[in-house]
Amino acid sequence: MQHPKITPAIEDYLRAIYVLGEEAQPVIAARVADEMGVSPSTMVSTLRRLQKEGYVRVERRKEIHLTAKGKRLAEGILRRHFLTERLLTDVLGLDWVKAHQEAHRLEHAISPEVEERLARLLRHPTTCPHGNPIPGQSSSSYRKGSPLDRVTAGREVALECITEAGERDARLLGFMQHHHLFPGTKIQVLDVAPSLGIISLKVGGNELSLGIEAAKKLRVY
Amino acid sequence: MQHPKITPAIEDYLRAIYVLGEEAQPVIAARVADEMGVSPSTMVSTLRRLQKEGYVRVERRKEIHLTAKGKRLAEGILRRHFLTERLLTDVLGLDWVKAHQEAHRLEHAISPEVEERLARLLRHPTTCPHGNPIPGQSSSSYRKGSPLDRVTAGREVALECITEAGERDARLLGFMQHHHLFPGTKIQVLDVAPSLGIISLKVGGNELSLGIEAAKKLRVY
DNA sequence: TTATAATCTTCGCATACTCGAATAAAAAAG
DNA sequence: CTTTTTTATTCGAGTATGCGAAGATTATAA
Repeated sequence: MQHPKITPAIEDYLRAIYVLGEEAQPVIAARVADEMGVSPSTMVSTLRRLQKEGYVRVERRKEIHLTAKGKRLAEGILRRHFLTERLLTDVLGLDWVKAHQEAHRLEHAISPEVEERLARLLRHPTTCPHGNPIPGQSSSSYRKGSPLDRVTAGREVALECITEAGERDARLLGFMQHHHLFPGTKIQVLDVAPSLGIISLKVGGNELSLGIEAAKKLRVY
Repeated sequence: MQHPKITPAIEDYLRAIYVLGEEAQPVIAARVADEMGVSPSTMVSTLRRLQKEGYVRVERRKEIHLTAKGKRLAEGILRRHFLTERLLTDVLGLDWVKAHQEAHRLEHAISPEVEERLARLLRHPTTCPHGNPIPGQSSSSYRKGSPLDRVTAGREVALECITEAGERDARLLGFMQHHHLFPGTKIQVLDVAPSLGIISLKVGGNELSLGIEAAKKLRVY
């Protein structure tokens, strides 16, 4: 242990790299850059710092991989993020969109002790309000559902989660909340038309349609 | 309104200036500097920024005064700080020392909406766990007690609060907690010996003594 | 394979925040 | 009114974080 002066910025980058890694596809600098909304040049220098501190390795084909250390950190941040979201929604009654945004700031200010007590207060939730599994201890027995855009028309499924990618999209989050699309909600898939870029659903008696890009950010089973 | 990009650092300085201002004595840069633990040169440049943004004015005799804008901000931070402390102690069960430290980080990440909901959840507390009045709305009808070092020997008093100055002193905070000296606790003042720099007290059957400097950081009535 | 698009890199620059050393100015003590 | 102490200031420096312009590289498509 040398000088672990972890800044909020570093935490944000690690988190971004981690969640991008979850969604398959090689993680390259350009992806992280738009995820974070920074310029390519910023990305280069940040990546240098990240490597120097031993958080990531850049491998053949410029793929960015978290080291064990980086991964440990990223999971901690995500865990605090999700616990904070639960606090904000379950205890303070914030809506999804705001909860996500606020948690994004609060997650950097939570110590291990508070994290611990938060988990206890919330009775050790296993997912965030959007259905994503909270990293850490007991979440190993977790099987992923499939992206909504892969479901065959006619099936009835239940919403598992709005992925991290979806959480970052405030409009999608707002849409989901507005239409009462919560984890567990039953969805009938009426039609999948990739050519049109649209999926038609029936939820609680109402029909609605969703862009294919949005559907990719939802998982069902 | 131009570009109010308020950073945590700026918030910390404003808060420091505000609380120093509460304890009488003119607020000069040197005071703020040791309060914040920064060098004099840092203080000069920070003060320049603070002035440029219209948060403070430096008046004759180098006295630092918050502008209306600066004061408004400082009170908001303090309010969030105290509400966070209450959350940490009352809901999460942290001890005083930790609650203060954690709140110091969390206070920068709390939005007006969360502040609002926090206040409601905690049923609009009027003081922080250490007895200090929470700035904002209803706290106008508040009368200050006197510093413990001014009390005449023999009197019985009740602890009103550990002032902000005291809150910053982790040892004092730990001492208070250890001896169950909470706001409201009855204290018998046995002896005040400024020459020795010591005050003798009796609290719940136990005698204990306190340095005069520490006593200044406590208020009673 | 060549043209096009995507990606990465370097360079110079800017701001926020911090330090220490040296010095100047002001206040307090004598 | 000096001397001493406290305060304030300037200067040069460094780290973290960000940008844009211009150029180099690599991947994809034609």
